[in-house]
Amino acid sequence: MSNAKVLPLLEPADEGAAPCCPPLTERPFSPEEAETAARMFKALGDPVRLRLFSLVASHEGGEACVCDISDVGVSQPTVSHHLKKLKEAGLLASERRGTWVYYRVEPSVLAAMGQLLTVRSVA
Amino acid sequence: MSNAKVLPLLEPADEGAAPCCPPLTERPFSPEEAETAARMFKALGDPVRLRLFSLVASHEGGEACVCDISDVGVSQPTVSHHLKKLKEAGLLASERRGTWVYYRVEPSVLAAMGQLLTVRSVA
DNA sequence: GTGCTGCTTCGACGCATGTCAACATAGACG
DNA sequence: CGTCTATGTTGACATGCGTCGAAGCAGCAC
Repeated sequence: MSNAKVLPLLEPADEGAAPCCPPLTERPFSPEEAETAARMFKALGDPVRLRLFSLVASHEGGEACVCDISDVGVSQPTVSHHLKKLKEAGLLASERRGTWVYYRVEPSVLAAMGQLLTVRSVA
Repeated sequence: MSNAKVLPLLEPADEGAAPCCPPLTERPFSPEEAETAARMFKALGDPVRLRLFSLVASHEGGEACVCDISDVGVSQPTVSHHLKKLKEAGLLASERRGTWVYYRVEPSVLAAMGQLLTVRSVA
């Protein structure tokens, strides 16, 4: 069934502006900021993980069952391994519904990473 | 001798908004798109490289001399190694001016990566 | 020229990571 | 209960990657 919440990516004012890091161009990153941000970039630094993330992010309703994503070229244990990595990095969230496990994109993630790459435009 | 084939990611012909990949949320990435985009993410997936990139990106004039960035906690050969990695990924460009070597951010990179993380806003 | 300084490259070490086959777990269905 | 399907976990392997010291190059100063 199709649920009505098909746009989980747009949180107008709920998320607290993603307290990760300032834009990369604003000031030199502190070691801690770099550690935090690098964890996210590293999680997306693998082609298989990037395809999995893109597959989940672009799937209908913002979530996808593992059964839907078995054709990325690696074995299923490897898929599970990568999904776990993405979850540990805070990029995905998983939920078991009966037989299947669904993964969805953590809403504030894209906004946070997008903010990282914001070009310092004139105010 | 300087060979010109050091930029496998960006075609310097046009540099019109970096035709790398669509937003991650738009459609599942193809293997090739994932390979290309993952290379950029992986380059920023190391804390030291992220600090170096941020240092260059936030430096005055958009460029920084290597002599300015010697306090990231690793030895200078390691700094040079990471800068080379960033250059190979198409994120930085280097230029020797006299005694010193200056690195600057490849302009279209931030825009390209920002586009990757664009949230599918209302049409 | 000789020396000095800044940066890169080389060689090597050790740790992290991607991958798979095999096994283990969770729920559904009889 | 038993069995089947769907995921996750474990162990092992090979490869990749970050790090350093030492050596090599490129300009500047003398």
